[in-house]
Amino acid sequence: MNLRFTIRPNEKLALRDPESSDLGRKIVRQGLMLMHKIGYEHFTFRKLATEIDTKEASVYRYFENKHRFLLYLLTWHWNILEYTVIVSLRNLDDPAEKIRTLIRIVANDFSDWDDETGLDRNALHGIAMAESSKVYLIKEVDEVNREQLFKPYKDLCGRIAGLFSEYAPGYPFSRSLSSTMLEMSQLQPYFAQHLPALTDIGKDGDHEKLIRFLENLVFSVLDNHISGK
Amino acid sequence: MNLRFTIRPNEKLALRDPESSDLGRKIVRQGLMLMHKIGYEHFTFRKLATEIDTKEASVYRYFENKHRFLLYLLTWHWNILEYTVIVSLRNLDDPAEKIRTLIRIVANDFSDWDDETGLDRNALHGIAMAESSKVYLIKEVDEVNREQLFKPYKDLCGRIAGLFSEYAPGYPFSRSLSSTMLEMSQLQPYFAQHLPALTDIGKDGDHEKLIRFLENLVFSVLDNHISGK
DNA sequence: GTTTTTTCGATAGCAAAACTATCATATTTT
DNA sequence: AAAATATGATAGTTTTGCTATCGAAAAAAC
Repeated sequence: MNLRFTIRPNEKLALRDPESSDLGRKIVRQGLMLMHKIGYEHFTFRKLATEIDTKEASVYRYFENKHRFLLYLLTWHWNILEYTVIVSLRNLDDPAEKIRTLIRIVANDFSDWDDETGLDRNALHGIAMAESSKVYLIKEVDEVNREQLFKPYKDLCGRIAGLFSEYAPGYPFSRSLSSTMLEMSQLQPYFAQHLPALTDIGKDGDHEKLIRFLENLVFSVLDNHISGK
Repeated sequence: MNLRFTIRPNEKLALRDPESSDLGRKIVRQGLMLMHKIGYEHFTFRKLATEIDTKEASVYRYFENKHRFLLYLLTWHWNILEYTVIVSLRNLDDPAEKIRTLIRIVANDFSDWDDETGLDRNALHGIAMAESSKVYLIKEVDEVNREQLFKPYKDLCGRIAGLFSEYAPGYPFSRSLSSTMLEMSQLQPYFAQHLPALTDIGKDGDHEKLIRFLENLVFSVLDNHISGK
């Protein structure tokens, strides 16, 4: 499968479009890898600049700070996810099968799909898993939200909630269930890797068990609503 | 209801026991409030020292760094939660009622219980909501885990998983469901406050709806297992 | 009740992080 | 060829995160 992107991250996210220059693309690609390697807290623009043989000031010409940079990366991630969902569900009619497919996508079962972003999909997934909540668990969350910068995540969440409502009309918690599923598709594998007492998912990418957990969770809740109401 | 604590946070967490001196207690109580007010990222020992009219170096005599300090606060939170669970379930026999009670506890419906910790329960809950994941979403997670510092959270999660297994024996994802419920009891209210598109819970502490969501989630999954198997 | 230990205040200092500013030199656009 | 833009090179600021030292005060031990 091949993804073609017309969607671009919000312009406010970067000071200038990193996709418009060699240096910009290098910052994004190598920055992604570096953050994946050393983690958000240890990541600095100075280290990135040294790595790609440029200057700190040059990186600051593209991104205001590392929080914006993380948000930029996650925006790609959310866009890729939503786009994959759209394309994958295009030919499906059965709401149940749509949800099953969707769950495989958020559980990172489609990471071998090609895209033309040139981004390391493995690193992107790692960052989504370990760093994504740092993007909204901040005091400045309301200001950032006012700039519409969480729109891609909210859109994705809303689209999934729509699929839940299609399957189980009138279910009153479709958005909460959607965000729960999205968050847990990241967090449960993280727990599996680092804090196995907090999960039943096995180590090293036990996709199938994660998928079974999420399917069981979602369908139990939705089916219960259908039969109970 | 009154809670009496014999449990104390792991000694490795603090360089010396903050409960053993006036300054130590002040650091914890005021530090809790300050972190709640300005957020983890903006919180520094220097600011705390200024606030309580002492010196930065003195704060460092109690805590290695602010990450350990956060972990210390969350350890209190987890201990209080687990203790509240233990006490509240003591007289209950019905597994379903145990789970319903438990959900009310994690949804912060018991915050008016007295305890003798002298900690601001509202601030503690705020920090658990907004900062708790920062304590394990770090590169050093495995080392911290090796020091057993996540034990209180894992114990709480394990206890809840046990209650789930009691209600629905053989359900294969009791730990994952437990961590899902714990995480969402924090995250959904945060979303309600700051990113309402990601949730169906209403603003300003809509306890009842959060409780209904969590109850519906947990019982749908467990009941489905009972009837399906 | 004074010695001994522990704690804390006061001051200093350092390396790194998180930026901002300036200016000259490339590079691209017009 | 001129004008506009992007980058390199260098420098400098404030804040954070931490360590060291030393004397005074307070607490504990004798």
